[in-house]
Amino acid sequence: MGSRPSPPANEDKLSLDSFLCFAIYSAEHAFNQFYRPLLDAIGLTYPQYLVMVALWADNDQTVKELGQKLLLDSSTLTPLLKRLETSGYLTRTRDPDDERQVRVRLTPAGRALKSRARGIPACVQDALGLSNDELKKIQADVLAIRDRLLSRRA
Amino acid sequence: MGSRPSPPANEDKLSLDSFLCFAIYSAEHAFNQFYRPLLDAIGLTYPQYLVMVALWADNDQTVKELGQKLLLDSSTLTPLLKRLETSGYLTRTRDPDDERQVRVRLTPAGRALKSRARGIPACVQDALGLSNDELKKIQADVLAIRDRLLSRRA
DNA sequence: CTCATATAATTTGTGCGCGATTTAATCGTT
DNA sequence: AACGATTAAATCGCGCACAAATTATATGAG
Repeated sequence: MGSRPSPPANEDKLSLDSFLCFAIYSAEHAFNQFYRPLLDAIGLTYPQYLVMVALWADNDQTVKELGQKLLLDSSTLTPLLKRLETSGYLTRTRDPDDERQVRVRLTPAGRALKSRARGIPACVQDALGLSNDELKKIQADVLAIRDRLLSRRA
Repeated sequence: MGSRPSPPANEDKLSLDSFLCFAIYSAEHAFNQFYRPLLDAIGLTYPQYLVMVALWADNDQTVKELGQKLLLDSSTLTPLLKRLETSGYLTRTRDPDDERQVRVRLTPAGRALKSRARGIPACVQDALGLSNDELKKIQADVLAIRDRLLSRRA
């Protein structure tokens, strides 16, 4: 018949499609690209937006606290925060009680940005077109994966 | 009583924890960090590894084809491929039939790397500790989200 | 055949992300 | 008080990611 010889039992052709990590990797880029035009309009990059979300929830945090929430190192945050400072959205001042720490605080412009960004989550929700329950389920699954990976690092 | 005035009905304190995008964002970093020591051992970065996976599955692809599979632009791929070429894992040659295209092909060293990387997926699977069915389900969910986002870009 | 258009890859500039190192302040022990 | 250890940020170097512009080749309409 027309059937070719069967492929090797130990299928060697594992494509990217079989990698969960690639799904996450490319979904991350897709979020970035989806947010870009929305954030361009208010002068933020995607990582900057996440920092602002953290500050809108809790103003006046140290670099370390922000790093713990965002899972980012100070070597990533310091320059990013400097750019947000240059943009006029926050101030960075050494804590007089512990000069090692830098306290990050929203400016009025930074606080005002919150309302300009108010519509963004709805845009995303809209694009995803998923119920809240589905969303929460997937989010929990992804967070569980993240935390497994972090806890098993070499 | 001891109760404070109830919080505003429209809860303004949406934290990062409620953002699906942050789950994906931080999971992406977690994968990167988990892979790092494994890939350091064979001289690859994480994006380079994904490119090699694509080439192990299908050798001899153009930059454009790789870009379509990885969802990456040539301006990202060109320098990355040059680094892999410098590492001796692949060659980049203009297609004589269409000089606009560059064909990317594995060297013997690049092909040999496949066996050295064979154990990596099992490491990840192991760390995740999920059944194949769970894994496939989550992967499908994430891919669906990715594709929704890409199809609704501005 | 010619010239406008389209396509593939490269280059350039900016901003992440992180390992490794450095600087400066604080803490702990003596 | 003194000094080694710890901690918080910042700095440096490298690689990714992508928009925008550039270069070079191919295609197609007249």
